[in-house]
Amino acid sequence: MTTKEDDLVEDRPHDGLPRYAQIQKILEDRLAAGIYPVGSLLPPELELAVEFNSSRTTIREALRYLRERGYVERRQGIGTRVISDTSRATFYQSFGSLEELFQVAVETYYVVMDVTTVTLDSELAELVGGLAGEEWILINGVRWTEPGGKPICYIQSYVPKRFEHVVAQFADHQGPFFALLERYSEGPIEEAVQEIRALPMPVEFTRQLGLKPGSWSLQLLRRYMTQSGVLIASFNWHPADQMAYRMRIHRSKEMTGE
Amino acid sequence: MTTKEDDLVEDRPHDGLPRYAQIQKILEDRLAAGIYPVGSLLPPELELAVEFNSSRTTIREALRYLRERGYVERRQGIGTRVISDTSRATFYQSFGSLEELFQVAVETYYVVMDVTTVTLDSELAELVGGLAGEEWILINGVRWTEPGGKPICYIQSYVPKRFEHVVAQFADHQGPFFALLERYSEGPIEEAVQEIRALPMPVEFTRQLGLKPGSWSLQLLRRYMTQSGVLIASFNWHPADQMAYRMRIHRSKEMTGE
DNA sequence: CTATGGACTTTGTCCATACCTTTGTGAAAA
DNA sequence: TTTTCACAAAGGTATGGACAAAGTCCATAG
Repeated sequence: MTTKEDDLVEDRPHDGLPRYAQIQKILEDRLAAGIYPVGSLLPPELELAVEFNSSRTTIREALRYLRERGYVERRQGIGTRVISDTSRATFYQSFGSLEELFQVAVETYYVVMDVTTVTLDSELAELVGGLAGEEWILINGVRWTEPGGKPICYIQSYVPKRFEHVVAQFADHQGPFFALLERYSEGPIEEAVQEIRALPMPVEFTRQLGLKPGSWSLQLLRRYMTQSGVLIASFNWHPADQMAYRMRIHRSKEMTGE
Repeated sequence: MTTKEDDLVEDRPHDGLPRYAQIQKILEDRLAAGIYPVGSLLPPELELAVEFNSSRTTIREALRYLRERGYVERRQGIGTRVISDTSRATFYQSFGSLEELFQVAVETYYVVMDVTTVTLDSELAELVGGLAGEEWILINGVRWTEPGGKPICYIQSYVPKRFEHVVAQFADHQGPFFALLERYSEGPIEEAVQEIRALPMPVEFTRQLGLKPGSWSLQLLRRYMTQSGVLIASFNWHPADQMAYRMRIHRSKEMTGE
């Protein structure tokens, strides 16, 4: 019985489980106990590796599960941040890039999209971080229960006009979702606000846009986002989660009404 | 430009992506192209590692994504089996606890349920880990596209009789889904077996049952589950995903047919 | 004919290590 | 004051090896 064993066995029976699962459970317990409060950072991997007398690989495996369950969020250069103490997950949806967003649209048929141009009014400009009077691209997305089903939620995403070629580039080879849009575009979708999370992926995005990849501070990211709008549908800074931006989501009344 | 580079770039611009992502995309392409047909086994990890001139770790990372997307299923001692060629994603549903399951039933109207009592025959006893002749509670659940929609899948869940009060407790304040069940219970639901994932959430569950909250090893959890039945609808250990249990799901023909 | 026990294959787990990329910070330069 | 740069911290990617566990297959014993 080494110190490590004491750590793992302790007052609870973790026997028989692989190491990473034991560690995952311990961390999970700590989350539930409030030892790692929401918003705080977990100890870095190396530190945990020392504590649990395991390799970084094992720690990462444990943290992977915590992330997949929505407990924590990990960010290169920052750390592992607690985003939820229990499983009461908000409706999470991560789009890393325009490409990914379109990918979802095309592959799953769960999101149907339309692209138009709008002129920002003052309120909208404030919201998206643009200038009133500017022309932006508005991407309307609708999530469907199934290919022939009913709309569940409605997503609005804004992109500066200067990135039109990017939108067009991906919109070109789509096809299917436009057809779907055509079929179901009539009839207004009533609103009931919900929130959805979109995680920015600056690196992929810069690469995708052909910009020079470089270092991004959060400040820089925010400024770049509001000034140049590389991120889609990123409206408000979410203070509780340093890495997330809020999107406005409108849920169809048909979901609850009918 | 080494040989490896030729392998990866080929006719497709996968540059800039990490190695495992490139490999994942290539494998994904092969799945779409039918090179690895549904039901067949992918080459073993070591073989792929040689082919892509990478380490087994990298290959596993690529395969992990394929598994998470529902393309393949992995089993120790067998291999990596193709279970879906393109976007025909597996239907995943996580239920953390009885409460959560009922919550889904009541709030979303996606699951409609009925509770009866059955006597285990030998086969069933083997399946749920009980004794033949024992009386268990059978929960029949149906997932709907929407409140007035069509049934998608049919779920059977078994709980030992001794936990009847737990079931009753939640079944009491339901209402709507029983009404729905009544409306749609006639007419048999034809079967097309599908699998669904149920993640156990031991902490919430113990709390819910008034037991001492603590960590649960998977073995203990499984034993407790089969002997005491705290978890519903958890039948088989899913080796590919250490934290998941399989449920047996029967998909209605109406989904694909009609 | 059954079943029992190995040999073999394949994935699961775990380790130690190395280097890269991103991010934050602060000092230095403009 | 603002920008630029260097550095440290932390997670991301990748290698290579080792052993464990699970399943398949087959020869052999009963």
